[in-house]
Amino acid sequence: MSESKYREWILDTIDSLRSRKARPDLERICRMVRRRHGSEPDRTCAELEKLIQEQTVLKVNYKGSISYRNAAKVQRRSRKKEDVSLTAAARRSAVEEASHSDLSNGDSAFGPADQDEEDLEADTSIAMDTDSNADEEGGDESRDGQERPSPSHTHEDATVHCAPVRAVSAPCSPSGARPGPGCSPGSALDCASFQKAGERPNSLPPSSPRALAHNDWAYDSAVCPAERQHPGMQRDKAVAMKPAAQSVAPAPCAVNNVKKDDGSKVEDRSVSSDQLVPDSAARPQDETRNASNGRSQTLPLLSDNCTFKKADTSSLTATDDNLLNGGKVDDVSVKKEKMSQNLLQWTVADVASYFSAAGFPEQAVAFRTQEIDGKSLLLMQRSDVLTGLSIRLGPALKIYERHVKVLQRTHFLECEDL
DNA sequence: TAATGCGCACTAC
DNA sequence: GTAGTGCGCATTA
Repeated sequence: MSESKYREWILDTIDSLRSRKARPDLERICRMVRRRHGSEPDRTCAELEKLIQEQTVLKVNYKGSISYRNAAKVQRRSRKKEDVSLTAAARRSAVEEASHSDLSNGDSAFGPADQDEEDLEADTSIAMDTDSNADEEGGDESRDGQERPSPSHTHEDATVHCAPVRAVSAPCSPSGARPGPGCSPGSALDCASFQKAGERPNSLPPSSPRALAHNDWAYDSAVCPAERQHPGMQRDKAVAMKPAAQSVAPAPCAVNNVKKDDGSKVEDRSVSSDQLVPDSAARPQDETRNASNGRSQTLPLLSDNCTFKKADTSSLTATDDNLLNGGKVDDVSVKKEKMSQNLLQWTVADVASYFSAAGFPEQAVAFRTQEIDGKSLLLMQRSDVLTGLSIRLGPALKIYERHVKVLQRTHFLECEDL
């Protein structure tokens, strides 16, 4: 049921683990949720995965193991540097969001990295390290793990299992012989425990569509390059892209289907892929995405109204026409109008999805955090975007110039016509 | 036995 | 020096 409920549970759990100074890893999260709420690990994993896609939860590779972060509370640290320039904004946001939320992504790890490659770089670093030691993946809990799964770590073993998640949680394990795709509850643990055991899960292969899509894959890729190529990813992308390409045309909801559990939840996987996983691996794709269809493809993901998709695309196109549709200006304008109308109805989730889809997943979190819905978006001024969201200047400028401004302009032009 | 608390070392800034 | 993170061990339920 309520995903919101799960969201609370999971976020709570993550917070709880953090306060306890325990690594909020999949296993612990599942265990705690089960203990507290009786939820099946599988389900928890699935929900967690969704949250990751929504960027409500960030999956990070920290010290060689995977951890999950409450996106709202993360990101303050690493970003500080950059924030400096945006301090005011940061502060603001901080106040708002229970304080710790600075959208800026903090942990490098988390960094829902979007397009900022540089950051990624940094962010990635962590992951990379780990990755480099890919092996350790398994080592997870212990730092020793890094060197080698110390024998001692066998404990924890299992307990949690989650097939689905596995993909998510389980970063691939190069060698790991994992129960494969099946990873049913029983075998389960592996999924989670993989980390501990020191063996690495190679969950990837099974590549559950979703899982792959997200961070995981990215993460995975980092961890095990070999796997990274895995089809899953490509597939996802392909999927996403197609629609995108067609987005202009009639193929609106297709993408959504992929991931829409509920309206609110829709998130594009494409985004997810970058999300946390700053991997270098991921990066290229991002770039690709952005460069070419990126936007168009992603945009279509918008939740509820299929119209958005088109609209969005169009909006983008307005700015980047050249890139996208060589000549469907007319259509575009029409769509734009639709879009703008809808804009007033966009929910916070829609807005966040829009920006995620537009290639700014990290910044999308900021919009979500600041509870920017369609109406708010229309009211946003340049300064709001540049400093009020606590996001980096570069992306902020792009967001404002290419999206916010375009959306507003379109909307108001339309109003005038009316 | 599992859950929790927390000192301490690491790391990044 | 500050702050986030989480391992590892002690304590508690």
